[in-house]
Amino acid sequence: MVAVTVLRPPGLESPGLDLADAAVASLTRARVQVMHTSTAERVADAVRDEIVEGRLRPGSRLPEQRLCTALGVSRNTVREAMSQLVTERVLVREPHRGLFVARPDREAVRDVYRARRVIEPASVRSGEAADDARVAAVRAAVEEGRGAAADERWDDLASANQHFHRALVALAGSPRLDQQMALLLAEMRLVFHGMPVVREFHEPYLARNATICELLEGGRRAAAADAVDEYLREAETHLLSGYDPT
Amino acid sequence: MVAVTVLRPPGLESPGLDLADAAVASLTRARVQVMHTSTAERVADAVRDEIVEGRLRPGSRLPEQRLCTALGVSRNTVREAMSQLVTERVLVREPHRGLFVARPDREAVRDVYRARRVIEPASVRSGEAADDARVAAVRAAVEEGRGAAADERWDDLASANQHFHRALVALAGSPRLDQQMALLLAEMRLVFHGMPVVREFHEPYLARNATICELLEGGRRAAAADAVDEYLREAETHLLSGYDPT
DNA sequence: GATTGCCTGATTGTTGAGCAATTCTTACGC
DNA sequence: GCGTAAGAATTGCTCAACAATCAGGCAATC
Repeated sequence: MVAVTVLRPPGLESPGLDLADAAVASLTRARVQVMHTSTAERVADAVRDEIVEGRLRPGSRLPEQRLCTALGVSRNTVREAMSQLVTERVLVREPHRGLFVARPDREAVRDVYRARRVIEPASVRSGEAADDARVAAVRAAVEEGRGAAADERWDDLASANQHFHRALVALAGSPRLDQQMALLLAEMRLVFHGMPVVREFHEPYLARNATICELLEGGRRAAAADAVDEYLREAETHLLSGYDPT
Repeated sequence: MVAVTVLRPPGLESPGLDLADAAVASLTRARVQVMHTSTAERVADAVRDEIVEGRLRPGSRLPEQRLCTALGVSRNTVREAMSQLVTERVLVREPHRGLFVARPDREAVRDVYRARRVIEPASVRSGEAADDARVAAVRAAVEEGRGAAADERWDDLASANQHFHRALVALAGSPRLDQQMALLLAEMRLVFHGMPVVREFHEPYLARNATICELLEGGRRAAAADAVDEYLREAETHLLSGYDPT
């Protein structure tokens, strides 16, 4: 029988790779599946979801006690989860006053776009991990948006647009950048939810997405990067022209 | 007598500015001074400082109880603070096993450099906020490094190098990017502290820093950005060649 | 009439104790 | 030597409590 007695103490990687090591390596990859997510994490996920999906409006107050009863967890756990969301800029904590769903002001919007104009074009330009699969993800986001627009599902169009920009950053192949981009996009969703009318806001950008995607598929990354930069500049002014959170 | 009867309810800015309003406006600027920092925040700052200054080695275990007695705060507060440091990637939490000072592996180093190669050159290239003061900050970091190297204060040289790169990103004028860069640099410090010998590691980059700074001062941002990219590529291979966290 | 001072109620910041679940340790039996 | 079972230690989470702080109302004051 095959010896499986080589399970080493965790946290130590082996210098040589034999079959057993390959087996445990494949298991470590599956660990994320079994990983027991902490209660605080699940609470944070639940509240974050309510917010980015727009069921909790920017500016809303979130009393800790109410969250406890609503979610069935203790106040300490709620506090731990909410602190997480505060660092993600999804919530704002005012000392001794409470937690509020973040309501980004115009300066916040400008700064998010400043950051995006650094990260997105540079990710496209360098494209260190721009393999076929990642370019295909960009294409998929474009088609997803086309379908949503055709059916006039404007919320789905907004989501597709976010997938598009996430796919652009993914071309750099950096999990850390991906995570940062996810934060910026979550903040953008807050901005959209604070606007009276979103609806067809994203529609005019469909054609641009397609153009950028085609440039990418043609391997013209520099041109694509320039197009992304221009895109972001216009989107910022377009958005700011109709954004005024009271 | 001058009427001082115009003090409006807080949170509303007045259209007209008279003397009383000017007085209270000057006070709002001082508000940051009275801001009360929470205990958890101070605990997180203290532990983070211990770690990035190298007094706590990567891989060290941090039992919660010991932190409580050492810092004189309750376990709940410690947990809240440590969760913050986990999201900053300064600590790693292994479920039911405990907290450990993060020990970045080689893949982590590669990813940090991937992210830096996106953010830093792009910040320099666009330089949306590259005013005199921000360029002067770059110059200051170069001189700081020169002084440290001249006196063979290697730790200070490492700090100066971090200031240099932070100043480069600051040229983009985005607080969100600055914060992200601070996280990446904190992770870099962990890498350095996990190495047996740092000492003169940063020394060869002094001349490069100076060159980049001169390009910036001459307004040649594109050339400076290219130099930064090349810098980061070489630094990564240089660092990885001698980095093997057990 | 507007401002101040003070009181009340509600919420937050922080503490302490405690329990179940899990991991680590150690000693035991084979 | 090897696997195993009991025991110790630590974490994840809950509950209850208290001081500090904030919001709002109401009377006293200039």
